[in-house]
Amino acid sequence: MGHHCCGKHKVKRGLWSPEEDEKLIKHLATHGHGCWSSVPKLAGLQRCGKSCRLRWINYLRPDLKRGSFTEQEERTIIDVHRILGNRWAQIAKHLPGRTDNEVKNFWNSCIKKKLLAQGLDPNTHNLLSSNQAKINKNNKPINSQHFTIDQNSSPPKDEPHIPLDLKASIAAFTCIPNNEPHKYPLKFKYGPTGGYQYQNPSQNKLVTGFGTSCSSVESTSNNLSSSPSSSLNPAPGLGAMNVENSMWGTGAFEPLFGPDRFVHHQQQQQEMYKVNTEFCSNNVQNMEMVNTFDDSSDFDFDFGDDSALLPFAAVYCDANSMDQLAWDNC
DNA sequence: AAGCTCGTCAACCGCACCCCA
DNA sequence: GTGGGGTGCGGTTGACGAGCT
Repeated sequence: MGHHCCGKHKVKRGLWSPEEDEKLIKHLATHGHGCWSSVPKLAGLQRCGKSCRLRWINYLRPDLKRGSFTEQEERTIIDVHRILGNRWAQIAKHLPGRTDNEVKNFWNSCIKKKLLAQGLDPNTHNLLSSNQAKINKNNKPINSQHFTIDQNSSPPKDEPHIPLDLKASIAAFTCIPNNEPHKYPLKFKYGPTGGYQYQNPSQNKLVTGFGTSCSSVESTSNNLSSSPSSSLNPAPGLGAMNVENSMWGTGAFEPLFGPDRFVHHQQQQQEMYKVNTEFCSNNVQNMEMVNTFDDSSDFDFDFGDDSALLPFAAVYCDANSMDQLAWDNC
């Protein structure tokens, strides 16, 4: 019995022999693949077209890079996966010479375990937590928060200068619902492969600090090219901010500059919470608005046992293909 | 040495999408 | 508008080898 794509032709399955490989290579070298379904017949193979295509794409293509993944490739996979999820073909496009199948296998066999070992959920890249509040269009959150951003404040002296000569520089963030800051002291995740990452500013790479899917940021897109004043008008739980000139925000943006920042700015956070709490108590119903752009979208808000992942922040700072990728996929 | 477990990875399956008649 | 063929993609399977008991 043949495959559905091959009618009733009897086809061979399983591993390819060197002879079969040779036939396929020879045929494709002289004729190209054209219509894949006709390839097996023309190449003299007892395979279905689909199998030929797969063999060529995943194994025989001359431009394939063999061997194990480099650290750089691994980082790229994690970064892109954080944005795109399990879209292996899209991820593979960022890795010349690698196939979607290869990336997928590498993810499942290696990266997934590494993330889990770091306490990160491989699907969301968030910290794994025992308590999870799920918010969707059918479930109102208990409350919501609103961040205030001080665009005029400067970074502390001991923190690195981040070049912010940004083109379409946008910072978007979401935050978890929580009006009891004393109960949920701030906690951010850090690590080389997930969560908030500090990257060398001299490389002008600042894509970091994700806590939610990019789709969650979509509703902020109306603010993308607005002036700083108008862009500082985020919906409850979601916000967008123009960082065209310079920006030092509070809350969501601080992890970019190192884990100690919260120690330095605890007072600032308390003030922020005050505003947030007040805001939340009046705007619970507005949270639904955030969820209206996609019927299927869910919002996951994670709480640590004794702490909260306060902001789900995504900061995109120009000059990095990852930024573009993130926005392209919003 | 034999049997078992586990990890890796090539290959397959089924579905979705696109294009064209 | 619709149905069928071709293609692309993500999830899953299963063969195989390495390591352990």
